[in-house]
Amino acid sequence: MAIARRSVKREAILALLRSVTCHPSAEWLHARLLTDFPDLSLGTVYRNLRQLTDEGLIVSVGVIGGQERFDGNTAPHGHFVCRRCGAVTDVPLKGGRSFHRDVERLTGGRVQGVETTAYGLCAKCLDIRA
Amino acid sequence: MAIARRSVKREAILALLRSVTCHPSAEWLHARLLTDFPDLSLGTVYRNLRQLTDEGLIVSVGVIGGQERFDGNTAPHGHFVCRRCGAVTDVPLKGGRSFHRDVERLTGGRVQGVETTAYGLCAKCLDIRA
DNA sequence: CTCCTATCAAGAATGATTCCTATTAGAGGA
DNA sequence: TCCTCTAATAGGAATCATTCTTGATAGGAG
Repeated sequence: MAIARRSVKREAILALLRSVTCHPSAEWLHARLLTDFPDLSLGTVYRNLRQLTDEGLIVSVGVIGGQERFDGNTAPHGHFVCRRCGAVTDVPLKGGRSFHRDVERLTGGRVQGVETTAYGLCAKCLDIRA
Repeated sequence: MAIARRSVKREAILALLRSVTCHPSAEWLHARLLTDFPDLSLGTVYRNLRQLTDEGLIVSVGVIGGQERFDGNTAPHGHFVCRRCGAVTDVPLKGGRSFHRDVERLTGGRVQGVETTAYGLCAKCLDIRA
C-alpha cells in the first residue's frame, strides 16, 4: 500500500495544531483554516485529524463537552480539563514511563499512548462561582 | 436546595455499576436493567448517570467508540483501552496524588478527579492481528 | 388536603461525526 | 505531452449517542 500522499490541507491542519498552545476541536480548526482554504470542508478536517492521529503525529485529548479535542504536542504531558468551561491546560508530568510498562506487563497488550487528565474547575471558573 | 430525592432506579443503576468489573455504556446498563424495570427509559439512565457523576459516586472513563463509559469503582486506578475492540481493563496506579497536587499548584484550579488512561491494542487483538 | 419538588417515560431535537458519491489533482509511464 | 491510476477532496446526506421538552406521577412539608 502506497504511503499516504502528501496533502496541502493535511499539512496545514498539522501546522496549525502545532503552532497553537490550545487544544482545538475539529470545528475550531475548520473555522480557523477557512480563511486560507475557503473550500475546506469539515469532513476533510475530520478525515485528516483521524489520519494524523493514526499516524501518531497528533494526539487526541478526548471528548470534552461533546467535541473531540486534539493536541499537536506529542511529548508526554498531562492535561487539566475544566468541567465548567471546557478549557484545557497542559501540565508537566514527572512519572516517567512506569505506567506504560505496567500496563503492558499486566495486560499483555501493546500501549500506543498514555493520557493523564485531571478534571475539575479552573481558577477562572472558581472565581465566578465564589 | 433540597438534597436529591432517593430514587429506586438511580440506586439500581449505581448498584449494577458497582457490582460489575467491566466499564459499561448507558445503553448496556439500560439493556441490562430492562429485565428488572421494564419501563426504564434510556433517557432516565442518561440523566441518572450524569447526576451520579456530578455527585462523584461514579466516574466517567471517557468516550470510547462514540459511547461514554462509566466505572463504579471510584478508588484511584488507571485504565487500558483497546483501540480495536474497545475493551477497558483496570490497572493499579502507583503514583499517588502528586499529579493532583501539581495541577492545583500550577493552575490555581480545583481538581475533582484524575483519569490515567493508556491506549493501544489488548492481547487478544494483538493475536488476531498477528 | 394542597403545594412544591423530584422523578420519570416517551419521543422529538440536537449536534458531532461518519459515510457516500462525484470530482479534482498529482505522479509516473509511454 | 497525454493517459491512467490513485488519493484527496467537497458537499451533503445519514447515523447515532446524547440532551431536551413535555406531561404525568408521587412523596414530603405545612
